[in-house]
Amino acid sequence: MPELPEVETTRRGLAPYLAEATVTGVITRTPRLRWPIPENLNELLNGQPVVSLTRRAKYLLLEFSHGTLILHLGMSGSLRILPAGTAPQTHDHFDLLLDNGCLMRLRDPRRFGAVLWHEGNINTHPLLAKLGPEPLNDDHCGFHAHYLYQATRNRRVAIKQFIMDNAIVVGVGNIYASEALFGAGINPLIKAETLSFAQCEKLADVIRSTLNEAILAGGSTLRDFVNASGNPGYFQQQHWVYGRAGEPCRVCSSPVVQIKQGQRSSFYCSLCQK
DNA sequence: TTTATAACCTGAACGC
DNA sequence: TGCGTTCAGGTTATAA
Repeated sequence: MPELPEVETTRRGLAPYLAEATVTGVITRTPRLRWPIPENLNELLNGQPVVSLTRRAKYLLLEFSHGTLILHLGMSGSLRILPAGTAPQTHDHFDLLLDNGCLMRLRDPRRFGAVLWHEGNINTHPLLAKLGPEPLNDDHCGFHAHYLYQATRNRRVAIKQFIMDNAIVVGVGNIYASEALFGAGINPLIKAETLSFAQCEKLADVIRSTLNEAILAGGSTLRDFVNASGNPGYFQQQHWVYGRAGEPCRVCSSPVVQIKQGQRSSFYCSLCQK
């Protein structure tokens, strides 16, 4: 389920249960996810208090005084807070036991997710070192029109694949890439370098607002992280084009087109997006 | 350096 | 009912 809004919604749902909690154990049922889960996690974490839970791109970072537990949900992962002793089900690969009567459980049918350990500056980890700016950070050196305009120069790849490149900007997944390009009125097939400054301005703006709105929608279901039903706000959202092939565009009624770009589906309106 | 493709893995939906 | 095919929200590794 996770695009960036879902990961951020997960973080906000988990944070109250992890803050001021101390780890009392680690259970690894399936050691092989995207990469092997470190074998010595129990020794590393047992008795350690959680310092903070933050997010970088789609990585959740559970910080301890001596290192960071890196969590990634892949394509199908979810994290939930459950009462201690809750029986695991299929695909429940990893538990973090806490001293407050709860456990944090990772379920991931496709096993594209990750549980990793890193000591030292987290930004030097190979998976995080080359990430581009956060789209939602409000700082001047982050993701803004000037940055996007410069980054697109001499890049001939299609703009949709370009904005999904984590080295350019993090957190834009397949759904929100299509949605943001619709919002900006930009055809997903055009080469990145052909965007005008005004188009970059619009696109950067729409990426931010699209993700923000999705986080707000996801936030309404935070309680789902406490019980076992888990039903992120994601499914409740109305998409402009994603998943609507052949249906009428919500603006001009012309049928939404579905194509393949880099082996991923893209959806767009050929009239609204030039 | 940039771009394109294959790979990791399981399950749901669909057509025959 | 059963089998084969296709598709799915991510990301890295490898090849061209």
